[in-house]
Amino acid sequence: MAKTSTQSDVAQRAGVSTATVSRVLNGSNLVRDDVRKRVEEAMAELNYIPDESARSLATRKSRTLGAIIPTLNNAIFAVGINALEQAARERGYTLVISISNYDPDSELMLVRQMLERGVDGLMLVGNHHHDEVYRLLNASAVRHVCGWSHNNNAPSPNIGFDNARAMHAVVDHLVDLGHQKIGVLAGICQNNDRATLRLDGTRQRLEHHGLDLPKQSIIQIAYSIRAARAALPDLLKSDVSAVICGNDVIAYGAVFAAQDAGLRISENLAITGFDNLSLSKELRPSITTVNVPAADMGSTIANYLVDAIESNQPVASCKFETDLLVRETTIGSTHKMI
Amino acid sequence: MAKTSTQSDVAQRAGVSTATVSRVLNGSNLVRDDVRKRVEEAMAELNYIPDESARSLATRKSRTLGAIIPTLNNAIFAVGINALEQAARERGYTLVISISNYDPDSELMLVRQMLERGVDGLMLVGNHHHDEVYRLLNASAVRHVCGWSHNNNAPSPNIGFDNARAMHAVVDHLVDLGHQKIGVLAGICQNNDRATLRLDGTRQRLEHHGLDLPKQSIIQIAYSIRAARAALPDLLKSDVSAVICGNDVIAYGAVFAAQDAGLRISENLAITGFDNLSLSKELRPSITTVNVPAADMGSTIANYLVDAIESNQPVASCKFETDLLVRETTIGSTHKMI
DNA sequence: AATAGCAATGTAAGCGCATACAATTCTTGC
DNA sequence: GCAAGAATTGTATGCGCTTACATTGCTATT
Repeated sequence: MAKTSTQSDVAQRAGVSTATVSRVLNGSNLVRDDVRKRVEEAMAELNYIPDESARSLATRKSRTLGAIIPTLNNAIFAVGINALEQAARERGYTLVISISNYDPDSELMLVRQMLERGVDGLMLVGNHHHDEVYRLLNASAVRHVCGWSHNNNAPSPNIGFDNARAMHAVVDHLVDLGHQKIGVLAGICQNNDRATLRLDGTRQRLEHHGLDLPKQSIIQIAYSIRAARAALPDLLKSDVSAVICGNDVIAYGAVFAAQDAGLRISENLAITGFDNLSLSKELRPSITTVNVPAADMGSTIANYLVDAIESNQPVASCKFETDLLVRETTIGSTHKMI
Repeated sequence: MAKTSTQSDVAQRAGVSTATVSRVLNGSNLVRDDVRKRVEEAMAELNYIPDESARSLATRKSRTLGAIIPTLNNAIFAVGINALEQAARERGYTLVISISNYDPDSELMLVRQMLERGVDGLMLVGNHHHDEVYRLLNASAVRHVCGWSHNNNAPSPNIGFDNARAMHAVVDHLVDLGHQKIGVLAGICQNNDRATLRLDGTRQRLEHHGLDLPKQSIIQIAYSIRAARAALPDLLKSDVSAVICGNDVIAYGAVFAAQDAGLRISENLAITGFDNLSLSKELRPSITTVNVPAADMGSTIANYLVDAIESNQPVASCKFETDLLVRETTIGSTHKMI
């Protein structure tokens, strides 16, 4: 950390007390204009930079928000965090991030670090966390919220969407189109409530339509094109006419694999994604997918956290709606596909 | 911030002084084992969580790294930051990020905030910054490094690659294939030295081959598929046989636009990208592109920054090599394209 | 058995800031 | 021109921690 001038240097230079300097710094309105001006000049001349840690120690607030996410190598988290940071800063808060790599034990360690660091508010992703995480958070009085999921009986405030419910529209759409044998390329469900709920929601809705989802019609894979591309042939063995993918990246892999196999997409095989990445609209065939308001969610998380911190109340929950975007991978197109 | 137990609570409970508690906390080896154990028990019983801001204030170190990036909505930055965070944490440092939205004035404000916050090290992207940024940084003695670019006469240490030089291989490849009229879909160069250098490098290398790059063969656009798709037709008016794109996302847009126009990619129109996003290999046609070691760069930035902080020396620079990956958008393929 | 020498622990002084409270200066009404 | 009150500024304490230095307890050497 740099050796810089301190408040008392400024005070001395401006011929006032440190209290007055502090008041100028914090925009108190009980400083006479000429004095304020003098202090501000002294600050500028000395290149004075206030010390946040001293300030945090004195005020017991850090004006810092923490976010612990599984990865940034996923566009949806990256976009959400981008929006979260912007909104946080507009409110005068700084963002600290950490990556858990989808590991609950790592996440616990990170939560502890965030608490040490003294964040005023903390965001986690999803509702599946180590018990100790909940214990720590509840004991600490640091505001927290779980994003990307919404569940009325979640143990923590939620700002997100209903991952299970989101799949209903997808299933309904495919069933409407006459599909009876439907397979799933799910994300890896272990320790991931979003992936789990999407699979559960799919199964539930299929049952609601009187359709079965046999074990061999479900494959769990990493969120990567390569993994999806490799997995599709296995799924095709169970003779499905439609594949529901855990997200858009998986859907891309499925599309490429289907093309490799010489299938006509939507005619021979319908494919759906999740997230509505910007590519999904542009690709040919364009991807039928579920739109998720990642940026909105991110900024809402920041704003609700700050609201909660400043009003000294628990974070308000917020449910976002998702919507199905029907595109070429399910309803065919005029474009020729291999 | 939470009201938690303090070091002196622990000291009292364990029947020792706060100094001993502090020593246990910092792993000093001059505490007797039985005393250490007693203190650790007291910590656990009281759910003691050390206060980082007090610690920072006392030690004059924050064990925090800052990163100011243009956006997270770009996979390459997201991946780099992901790696940076992981490496930083392995070294015991926390990452604070801020988004500048490619705006130098915002960036200046963020640098100032980072300095207030007391980061021990700071990463910026590229070598184009507000003069005041350099002044502040040099005055502050906070270690800093500029990533994603490498230039021997840069005013700051650099950990990145030579954006201009990287284009030489692209141009050489296209010229080798016989292309004479080459167009460029560049990123927006204003305030972006990476985009500028890629364009400059392209022009230089074309000249080296005796080829001209007329104004109407260059279009600057945002890094988005949509913008690229919209811009390609304009470029085609100048009758180019190859298009060099500022990054892979732009290349995707160009590919889609070419397909829309009924062109045979690589035969009628060659296209190149930059970044080697994971999609680029999978897409048909696959994208000829420049591979950038984003994750390596991110972790190197973290490690070099921490090295510099802990050794009290300037950050060492590091030059990464890029390499051309020749794929279907330039050398044709057995796949049929529309 | 006395003591030098070291190991383990305690004491106390800040780190830079905010803020309660005290002291001072300025208004205003008369 | 004076007092009461408002406006402004100063004084001094403490936030929770680290650490230089002082002190105590122990071991080993003679």
